[in-house]
Amino acid sequence: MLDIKMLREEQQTLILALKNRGAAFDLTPIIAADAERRELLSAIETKRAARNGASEKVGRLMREVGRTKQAGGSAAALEAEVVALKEQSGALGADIAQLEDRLRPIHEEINHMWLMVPNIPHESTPIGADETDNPTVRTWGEPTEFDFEPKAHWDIGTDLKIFDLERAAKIARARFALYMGAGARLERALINFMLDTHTGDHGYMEVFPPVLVNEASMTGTGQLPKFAEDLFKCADDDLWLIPTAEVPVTNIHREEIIPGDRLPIKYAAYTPCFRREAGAHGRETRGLIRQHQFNKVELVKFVDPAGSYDELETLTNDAETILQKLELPYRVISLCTGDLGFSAAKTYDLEVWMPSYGSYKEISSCSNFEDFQARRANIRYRPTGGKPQFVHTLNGSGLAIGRTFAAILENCQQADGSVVIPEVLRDFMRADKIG
RNA sequence: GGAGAAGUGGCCGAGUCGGUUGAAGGCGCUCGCCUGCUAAGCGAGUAAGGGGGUUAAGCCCUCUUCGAGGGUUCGAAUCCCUCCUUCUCCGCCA
Repeated sequence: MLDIKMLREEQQTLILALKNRGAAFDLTPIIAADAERRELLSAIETKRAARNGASEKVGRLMREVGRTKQAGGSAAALEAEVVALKEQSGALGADIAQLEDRLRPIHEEINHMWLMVPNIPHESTPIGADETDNPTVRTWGEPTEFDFEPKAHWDIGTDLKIFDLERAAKIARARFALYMGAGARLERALINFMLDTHTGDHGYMEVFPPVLVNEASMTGTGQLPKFAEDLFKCADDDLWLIPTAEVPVTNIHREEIIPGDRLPIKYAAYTPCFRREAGAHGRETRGLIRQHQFNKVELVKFVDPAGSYDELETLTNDAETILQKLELPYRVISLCTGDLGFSAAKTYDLEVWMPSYGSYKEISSCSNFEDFQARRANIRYRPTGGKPQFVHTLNGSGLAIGRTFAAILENCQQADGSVVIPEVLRDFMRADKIG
């Protein structure tokens, strides 16, 4: 959520930002509603002030009446005044109630519309229409070469019997995975390796949050109200399954004021993630790339606004480190305005080389949300001796486990069908190859 | 799941036969004074958010908020209802 003041004070910036995003958004109704809201608010406040004054006076007179009677005097005049005042402030109360009835729907309407307005892209976010306009920032390693016909990861996995998608579909439904044997172990090794690296080398605190969250949390990070159809919901309990650890971890500090000297706060969390992938049918249906449930290690930062773009660079580097240590070729792209996520001001995607696709495939998304999430979730910090201000929040995958798993199978496969385990995982795996 | 108790400002903690209590007192913190260091002492200040006015920074007016929402009333931290959370006891359970 943006500062509603932008609507009045920086309207041109807002209009340009929406245009760059390719978001057809008519601000006129919000602007009109906002003007009406402030007008009503002002009228209500004036009447409230009058009523408060009258009520306060009633209080004073009542005490005076008490004193007068106690002293044996007649308080008839005072009592008459009290009656008149009560009548007067009663009438004011009725006016206020009427105005409030008019204000309520307007307020809700503004709120509803405003929550649908996406973040303003940062000036360094390239302007473009869609993913074909995303520039490559840097490339690491070269696409893997094979002197045999490489297999896709779903065939490698099936042949090695390390995961079973058919039985997973029997247990749950399509697009769930059942990992077995060395596959289950590789999944766990990746989780441990990533968490150990981020907590040990990069200074993140490990957290393990709930994976079911309430509506306030989903709204705080921007999944609701706009993206409800992408989420699994436990309707009976009014809880939602998290699509990413970003949701519970960012909400750790919802409605809080963080002491300034505690920033930056850096969390690393492993969680399963759940996505309905509505509207994605037919795309990447084979293998582990697009699942309803997948594991992910997520990095989340709460930082001082002044340094948030430096923090985005280090966050991205922290995620890249994982790929480098696994010796998986990848590139970093900068999402252009037309491809940028709803809440983000700037995003780098890490894309790993996938031989079966013959291209790079997203494996991490690192974003700076500036104060967009912080304002929604009311996460602030107190600068030393200053007023509370919104923090900037950032997060990025560090990394998606299932896609890393797939990338290892495809990039590290051998002519004999086995898969060589990357050096850094061997202690975790207690093996140097599968098959 | 059953029974009982409680939810007040950064923290602790007063405050119910409703009326200058946005909230005593203490701690903490900030500024100043004092003490040749330290500790102690003295004085002042110290919640957040919204709207409006004004300014060079400042400041001024006003509304809202005492777990959340609703109700009663001229007026509610104080009364009523619903919900949430925490604690104690019982039950159940990995």
